[in-house]
Amino acid sequence: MADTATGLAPVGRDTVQDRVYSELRRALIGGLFAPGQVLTIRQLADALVTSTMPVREALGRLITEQALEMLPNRSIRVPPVTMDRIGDLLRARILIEGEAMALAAARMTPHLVTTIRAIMLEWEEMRLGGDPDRVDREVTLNHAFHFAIYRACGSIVLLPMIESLWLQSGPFTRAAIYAFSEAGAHDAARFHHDIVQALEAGNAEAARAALVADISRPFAYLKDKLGKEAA
Amino acid sequence: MADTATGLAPVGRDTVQDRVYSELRRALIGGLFAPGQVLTIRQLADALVTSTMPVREALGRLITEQALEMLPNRSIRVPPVTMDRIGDLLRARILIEGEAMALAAARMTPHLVTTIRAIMLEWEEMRLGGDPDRVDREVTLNHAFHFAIYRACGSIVLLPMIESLWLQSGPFTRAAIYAFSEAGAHDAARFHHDIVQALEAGNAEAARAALVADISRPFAYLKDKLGKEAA
DNA sequence: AAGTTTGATCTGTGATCACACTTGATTTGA
DNA sequence: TCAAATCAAGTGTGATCACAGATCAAACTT
Repeated sequence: MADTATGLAPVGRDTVQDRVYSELRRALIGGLFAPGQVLTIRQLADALVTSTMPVREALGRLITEQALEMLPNRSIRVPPVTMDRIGDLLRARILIEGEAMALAAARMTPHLVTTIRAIMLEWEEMRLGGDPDRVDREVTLNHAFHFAIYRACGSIVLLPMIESLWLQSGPFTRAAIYAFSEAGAHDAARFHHDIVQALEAGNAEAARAALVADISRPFAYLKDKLGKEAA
Repeated sequence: MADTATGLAPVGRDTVQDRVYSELRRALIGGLFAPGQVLTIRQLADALVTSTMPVREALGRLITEQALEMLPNRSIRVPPVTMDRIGDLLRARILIEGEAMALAAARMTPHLVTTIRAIMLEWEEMRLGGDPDRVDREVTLNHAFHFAIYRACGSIVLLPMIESLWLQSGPFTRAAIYAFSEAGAHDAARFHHDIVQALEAGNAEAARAALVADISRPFAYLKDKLGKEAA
């Protein structure tokens, strides 16, 4: 084979369905869809410029991940925000992401710490420059930061579960990010610093505590906001 | 509306895809598919007497749940058993099912305890009579016992994750069930008794400990067996 | 004028077909 | 005899069509 000699990289074969799935995931995590919004297959197929087939299979997968839900009418929508669901999701995230964080702390290497710190610094740098699509990049970098850590936890079972949790949290944490981008950004930066510091020291419980503080922040805000609206 | 007056139950409209999905889940949890076995869409469609369409969508959903995996060839197979995967799965199950169990213990009612105990007793009764398809019913009742508890935990986020864990564990715990049905059945019965007793007392940590003992048993057996085969 | 019916339109579901790719046996060549 | 090329069967993927149920508004009936 001349492949290696010519330095050709494997091209891979990624299907339309995969691209649709990734795109919908990105939109969901980034909060591009509003809680309660109804999604139709044909409308999405038009928007993504494909046929209905890849879209319906991607939607089906997202439904099994609890990222979307199917109504009795067989309509598909992104799950609405409820007080119960907020508490439920936060508890699950603390349990599972906390464990992944603690596992990662025990398996840290200097090289990994460097990579993770680089993502954190990129996030801070971005925050200072007044990007027009700042929120989008904030979401992307926050995702990259956390998953660089989680991937190091050594569990291929926990990882997809965490992804499912992020898909479920995405639609209604965006509002919190908006609100906190002025006031609470310092908190976020501090918590991320705490996480990196704890990881570097190999202190699993400190890393877990810092993570809990980090992910509790937007949930607490949402809960508070929802409580005021109800009153 | 006369519906409520006549006592008519909602009939529901379940699709072919749902039935295929349920059937494949049942087969997976029951261990009807061997680890490493390759599944083809057309073959399953023939076996289930439908077209390929519902099968491929059901398989896609099972892949996102990690119950099946797709090879680079785009072939679909049930994941093979590896030492790493066994440990990874057990750790995740202890973490998540343990938490669900502890939550359920805090929310127990006498009525729920009665229901759960009834399932346990049915399991023991079945074990005494020499059913020909004893293993199948053992799997079914064990599943019913655990999920009657988990459903009481009050978390609609954790439940699908536990189902995913069972789907992943199913294919290679059947071997363990066979081996233990003579020797270790007493252990299983004892652990289930311990669980019910702890639930009745509302003792969350005792319930968690008994559960850990229960689900660790077949995994430890498998690990031991795999270790001997390697040597 | 209020309620009911009817009709058009839009929804997801499932079947069928065409296509590209993989795989394994067969045939061809040296 | 062995290796390479070739052919055939089988695979998942995606597009298109037909269909049943849901939805909503206009027309009709009372």
